[in-house]
Amino acid sequence: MNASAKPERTRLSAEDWEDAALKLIADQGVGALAVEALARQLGVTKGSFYWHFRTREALLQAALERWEQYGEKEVISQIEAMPDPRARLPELFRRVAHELAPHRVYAALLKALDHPQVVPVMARVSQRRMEFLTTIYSEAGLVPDEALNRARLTYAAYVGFLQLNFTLGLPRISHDEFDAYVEHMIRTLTPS
Amino acid sequence: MNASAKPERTRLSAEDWEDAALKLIADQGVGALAVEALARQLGVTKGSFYWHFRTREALLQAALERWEQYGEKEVISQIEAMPDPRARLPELFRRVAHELAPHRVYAALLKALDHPQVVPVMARVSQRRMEFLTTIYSEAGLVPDEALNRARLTYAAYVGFLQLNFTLGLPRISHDEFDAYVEHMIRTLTPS
DNA sequence: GCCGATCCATACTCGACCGTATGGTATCCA
DNA sequence: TGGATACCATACGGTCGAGTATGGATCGGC
Repeated sequence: MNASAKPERTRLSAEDWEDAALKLIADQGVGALAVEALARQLGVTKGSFYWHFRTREALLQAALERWEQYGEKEVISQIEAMPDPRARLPELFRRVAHELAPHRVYAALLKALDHPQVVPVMARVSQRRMEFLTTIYSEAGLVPDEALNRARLTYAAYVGFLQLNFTLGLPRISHDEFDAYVEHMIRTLTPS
Repeated sequence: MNASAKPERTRLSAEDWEDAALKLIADQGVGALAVEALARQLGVTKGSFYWHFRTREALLQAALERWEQYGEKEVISQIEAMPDPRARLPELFRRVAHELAPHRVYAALLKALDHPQVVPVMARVSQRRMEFLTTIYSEAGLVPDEALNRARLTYAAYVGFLQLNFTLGLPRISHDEFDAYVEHMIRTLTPS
């Protein structure tokens, strides 16, 4: 889009590179993370990059750690603050379903699971989210085994949906149809 | 594994290259599909490759079409042959769950959804499978809307499971635990 | 207003991989 | 059995992107 149409005259920091890297990853995947391309996008050259980072690998590492930090703390804390445990699941589903941007990096990293650097990050993030889901299901009344398996199922459905509708463009589901799908999901995955 | 430990003295055909390509894709992903690497693995050189195929792109295309052909016809026809519609879903779930190999290429292609050549193939395959699931759910008693959404949910759970447990190595689930998960999945996704 | 540190540009090297050119060897068949 | 065809090796050219070397510009503190 904007090749070099940014009037930023300030000099760059490592964080600027990391943010740009995350944006590029979200847009075109980890494989598209090339330093010269990033430099062009930022309006500078490689010379700048190799002052801030020792290697391309280091940038990827820093960007991933930065992304992991940003985290999903707000959502988790807000859901946990809800008084009625049974009301948490539908609320969580609806919130997650109606945010698009936060899932774009996750979806991109999902496609880079062959890359050694992203595996541990994704393992940690996915594990944390699944544990959160498990406790929510427990508090909603499921016995531990059921809660764990239901959390696995729910999170798998989330991940699969990202792949099928985000990345792949299966018969582009409409907005109303999507809402109906979310409600159907709530009905079948939430303990009655 | 077997670098060049194959005593094959016969000459190669285009199908041999396609099969080797699919095996390599299943093992290391589409990105690892390089002609010189493949040639080494087959015990020949590039000279052979460029006699059978005009370009690397052509090989990938042929391999994808070959994979799409192999298909899942056996499973589908066998499931459709079952007399009791309500018994089809559990059987389908259990069969799919206990085969590993057939899903490896699909899982690898899932991670290559940014590649223009694999998108249409995956779109067709996924679409066919989802339509199959939808009719099964219809025959099991769900009204059309419910059947479609349940199929979406089920297939998303399948795709997500591949990513989370196949590619990513989330806390390596045990065999018994996996069986319990499958049964849980049958209970919650199958119309009672 | 000078100087050291910070930030960036330019110009290279190097390796990986695609594709081409061309000649060699095996195989089949008239 | 000899030649056409199918299959393969060797060697080369070209591109793309990572990383290096080095000098220039800019900024902050004194």
